[in-house]
Parts: sequence; structure tokens; C-alpha cells
Amino acid sequence: MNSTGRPATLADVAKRAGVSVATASFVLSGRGGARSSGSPETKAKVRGAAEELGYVPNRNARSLRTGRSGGIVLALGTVEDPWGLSLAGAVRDRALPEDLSTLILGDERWFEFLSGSAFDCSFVTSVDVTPEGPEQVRHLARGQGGIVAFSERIQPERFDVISSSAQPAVHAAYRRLRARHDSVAFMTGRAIDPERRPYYPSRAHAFLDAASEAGDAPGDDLVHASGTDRQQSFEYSQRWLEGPDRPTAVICSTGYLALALQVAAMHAGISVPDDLEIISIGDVPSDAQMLGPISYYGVQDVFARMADIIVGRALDREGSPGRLHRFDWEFFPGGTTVDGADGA
Amino acid sequence: MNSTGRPATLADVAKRAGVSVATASFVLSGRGGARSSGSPETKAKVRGAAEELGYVPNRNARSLRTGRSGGIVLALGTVEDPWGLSLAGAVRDRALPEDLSTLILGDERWFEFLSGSAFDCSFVTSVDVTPEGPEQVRHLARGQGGIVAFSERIQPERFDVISSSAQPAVHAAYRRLRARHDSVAFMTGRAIDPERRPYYPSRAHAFLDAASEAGDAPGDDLVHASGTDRQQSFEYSQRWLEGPDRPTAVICSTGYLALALQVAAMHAGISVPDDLEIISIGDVPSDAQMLGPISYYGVQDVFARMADIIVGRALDREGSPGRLHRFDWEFFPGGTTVDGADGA
DNA sequence: CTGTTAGCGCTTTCAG
DNA sequence: CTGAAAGCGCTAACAG
Repeated sequence: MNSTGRPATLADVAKRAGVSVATASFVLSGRGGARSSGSPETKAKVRGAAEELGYVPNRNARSLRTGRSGGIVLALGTVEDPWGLSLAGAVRDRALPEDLSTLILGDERWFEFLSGSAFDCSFVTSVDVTPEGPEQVRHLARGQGGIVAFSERIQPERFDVISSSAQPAVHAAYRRLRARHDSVAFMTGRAIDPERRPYYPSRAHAFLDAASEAGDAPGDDLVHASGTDRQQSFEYSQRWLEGPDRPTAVICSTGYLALALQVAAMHAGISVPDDLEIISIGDVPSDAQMLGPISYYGVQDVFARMADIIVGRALDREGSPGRLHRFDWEFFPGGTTVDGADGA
Repeated sequence: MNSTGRPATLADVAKRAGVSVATASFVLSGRGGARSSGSPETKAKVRGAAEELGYVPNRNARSLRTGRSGGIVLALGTVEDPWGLSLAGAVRDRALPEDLSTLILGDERWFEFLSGSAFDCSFVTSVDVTPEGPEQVRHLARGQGGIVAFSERIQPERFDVISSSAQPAVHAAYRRLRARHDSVAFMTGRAIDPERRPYYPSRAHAFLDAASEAGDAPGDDLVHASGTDRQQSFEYSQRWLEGPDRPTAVICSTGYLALALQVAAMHAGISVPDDLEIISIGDVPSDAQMLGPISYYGVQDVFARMADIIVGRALDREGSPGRLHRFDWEFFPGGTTVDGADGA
């Protein structure tokens, strides 16, 4: 490994090996290990020179030329959400053997960032939170890399779409708990904000629909906004459980809320599931659970399936016209409900 | 926004605006908004054409030319660690106003990935886990972008180094608790593995040193490996707290272990801090705490300080010879120790 | 103030 | 089987 000056270029390697740039390129990047790559002797010389110089191909130049970058980028909107991290882990595990790097975009300006780049595949989650989301995705699809969009309101075109609505799950959870309780409450992080409302019905909306569909009263007071961080949720849960309108059945809009509620119940001496049943919409990462599994609605093998789609797109050069992948939610019974594994 | 064909190139824009490529480039990328950019009329034409065509510069081409990419990449080694995510959040907040994107590299092949690329700044955490780490960092530093390395065994050269050893903190924590207890235990995730040992002393090693320095017995049995995920840690804590050698003072090697222990203590009816004192090495993200603040040793404003260094490097074109940033750990009293805010 | 020109480092025909 | 040359899209000198 040479230790002076700027990084070695292919031309440097070629010169040192006494061959032309083209040959060097052929040996190093073309099917080097496989068939028909050059005379064994030349190969050795080139390889040796590259090694000595610590040569490493400039990815910008290569991408510029080929239109591919050897990378997958996950535009998750936010980095704080553990859901995205689980996905990232699954993608990484599948991408690594294919020699694809996995990157997470940490900010929310996915459109600006992705427009300029040429990744093998870009995955976009926050299509549905702005009005222009779908249009932007279509625009990106004109570029070179593959696109996978996580959305409930866009049709596949030259990109794949993963559609995974929690709405049926919320309805099912409501029916399931309502069958055993006079009243079912809903716990969410942030109150419904009519201003910055996403362009699809939120889980809280689904809950309200489910309640009125079941013939229950307006139910606005059944929606509890507990705050976004865990301490807030925990303290809210404590007050709630020790207050006058203590619930006996709660649907939590995320796994972490369910976790906070579960711990608060233990703290308050309330027995779960006997005196309080909890269902989470979306699973709780197993390594975050402390008091045993929480009953939840979720998608079987979500991360593995999504990772397959994303990596598949990345590997698919010039391909498929775009598929719609619809994910269905099922009930996974845990220790926070009384029921066994029978369906909704 | 044009909706057909491949992405518009600068040449397309120039042609449509009736100017040359150079002029278009000048207007669009050179100090467009600021002074001396071209005649108002041309500017308008070019801007208009770009708008109509939905032009967006190809970042690969630009980077190839300029050697800068408009991005910061954080090579965290793993995505699962919340520490890295907090850092990512802090970096993103500072980078966004400067028009820098923040990326997280999701896999552990940082060297391979970074060698090929030209980011404005790369941050590498796992320098100390392999023997060749430092050499690789030096090699990267020959490239175009800035580098910030998180390491306790490398000297700054043409890159910055952040050195933040937990060792003194472990010693201080030991002394602090030992002053009030006959025996102080240590809780860690993974047992000390002499095989794949990192190339620096681990926190568990520091604990053993601290014990023998205080004149205490070997203490190997004071090190408790509780497993890596939270459920395991929680269950381990439960067994431990309800078993025969129940501790009265514990140092936890990470914040999440302290959290599990705290919850387990509550569960077992053990009063914290009266019957059990807990000190965490490293802080617990505030949004993960449920039972109130945990006493810990940590670095004041770690994430903000690190983010400043990283973004600073990214903005610093052709610059500083490399600085060593040494981070000192302090005690932050919370609800899991009996002491107030007095020093160690 | 705008246009011409020369590359950045790489891959890829196309000849030899 | 190897070399010469073109060009990906963009920017930065230098002319005009």
C-alpha cells in the first residue's frame, strides 16, 4: 500500500504494470475472476500493481460511466424510528453478499438528495406525507436506479410499490377487544393534527371509524395522546391507569407505546391481561421487550420481505415494469391479551 | 416538470435556454443567487429552462469534477446502536442548514466503501476493533474528503481524532460506589471474549483494574454478563436480584443495561437507590427512560460537540492539519444513586 | 458577460 | 489478447 500523495488512479496502475488503461480496467473490473479476462501473466502484473499502490476505483467515475453505484439507499425520513433500523438490518444482511452497500439517509429531503444520485435502488418511505410525494417519485423513476416506494396512494409505474395499510388491523383489533369489553381505548403519541395531516387516514382515524362502525359513541375521548417520548408515555400511562377512567382494553398505535403501558401497568399493580388487555399495532422489536411478548397486529416477516424486494430491485438491471406488493396484517397473540392463536 | 425520457442534462437546459453549457452551469451552480452571476435576463432564461425540464444536476458528475459531494457519511459499524442514532440526529441538524446531506453507512465495511467515494466528511467509529484500523484511516485521509476518526489509539494526521475513553469514568464510578458499599458489581452485555477482543481495553477490563487498584479481591465473579438483548438483560437482572448474591451497587457498562436493571428492581420491589445503587457508563437517551433519570458518567453535550467537529471538517476545504479532541467524562447524578452533584 | 475547450477517472466499443 | 480513443455530465480555465 503506497503511502504518499493522492489516491492511485487506474492510469497509475496501468503505467506501473506496463499495460494500457483499458487492459487494467478489464482485468480489475470486468469479469476478472471468471472467464476470458486476459492472459494469466498480465492479470498477475495488474493485480500486483494495484495491490502495491493501494488502488481503489473511484466510485464517482465508475457510476458516472455505468449509471450504477453499488449502493442501496433507504430514505426513512427519520433516523429515530426503530422500524427503519430493523429494516436497514435486514437489507444489509441481504445486500452485503451481493456487494452492495446499504446507506440510510438521515434527513427528510429525500427528493433533493435522490434526484442527483444514481443508486442501484432507493427506498422511500415518506411518499404519503406531502401532496407532491407521488409526483416526485415518478420523477425519480426517470433516473437510472431502481425505486421502491412505501405508499398507500401511488400506483407502480416503473418502480415497485409496497402497500401496507394498518387500517384493517385497527378495525380487527377493535372488534377483537370490543367482544370482551364495554369500552376500548386508543393510545397514540401525537394528537390528531388537522394541519400537518398526512395524505392518508392515520391510525387514530381508523380507530374512530372502527368505533362508529361497531355502533359505539363518538369516542373522541377514547383517543389518548400520550406524548412522543417514552418517559412522557410512561407517565401518561401511570396517571391514566391510576385515574378515574382507567381502561380495561387499549389499542396502542405503536409498539413502544404498548411497552410503556405494559411497564406502567406492572408498576401500578394491574394484572395484564386479566385486568388490562393491550394490543399493539405494529410489532415491538424483540430486543426492546422486557416483560415478555406483547400481542400485536403486524405483517409476517415484514423486514425480510421488504428487504427482498429492495435488494431485488437493486440487482434487476433494466427490468420489471413495476409491481405492487400488498402486505396483509395478521394478529400475533402475546402475553397481553387473553386469547390464543385463533383468528379475528 | 417534464415527464418523459431520461433525466434532463445540463446540455438540454442550455440548448433550451439558447445559451452554452458553461453559462448554464455558471448560473445554476456558481454563486447563482449572489453577486456577479450573469445578466438578469440570461439568468431568468436558464432558470426557467431548468425548471421546465425538471433539471437536477448529476451528483456523480459534479463530484467527479469537484472532488466534493455535498454529503457527510457516518460509518457507525452497526445501525442497531442508539448511540449512533443520537449522533446522526445531531449531525443532521447542523448539516442541513449548510446543505449537506447526512448518510449512515449500515454495514461494517467502512474502509471498502469510503475508499471509493468522495464525501465532504466521513466519520469512522470502529477504528479500534481491528488491527489494521489506523492504517486504513491514514489511507483514507489521502483521499479528497475530510475524515474524523473515533479512536483511542490513533494520532491525528491529516484528519481529526476524537478520543473519549470511558476508563477513568469506570474507575471513578467504582470509587464512588465502593465508598458506600462493601462490594460493587459490574454488569455488561457480552462476556469478555479473549478471541475477538478489540484492540483497546474494554470497560469490563477497566472495572477489574479499578477493583484491584482499590485493593479488592480478584473480582472476576463480580462481572455479570447478562446477554445482549433487552429481554435477556431484564431476565438476568430479575434472577440476580432475587437470588442469593443480590448486589447493592452496580455499574452498568451501557445505559440500556441500567434501564433493564432499574425496571427489574422495581419489579422485584427493591428500592432504588436505597437498597440498590446503579451507575451507568454512558447516558441513556432521554426518550428511552421510563422510571426517571439514571445516574451516569458521560460527556457533556457529546453529540453536539461531535457534530460540530464533523460538520466543521466537512465545511473546511483544504484545511487544518488535524486536531485531537479529547472528551472528558463527568458524573451526572440521577435518581439511582444517593449522592447529590458533588464530585468523584 | 458568454462561449470554447479541456479534462475529472472510469468503462467500452472498435481496431490491431 | 491488448491498445487507442470516445465519452458519461459537469466545472473551471481561458478566450473572445
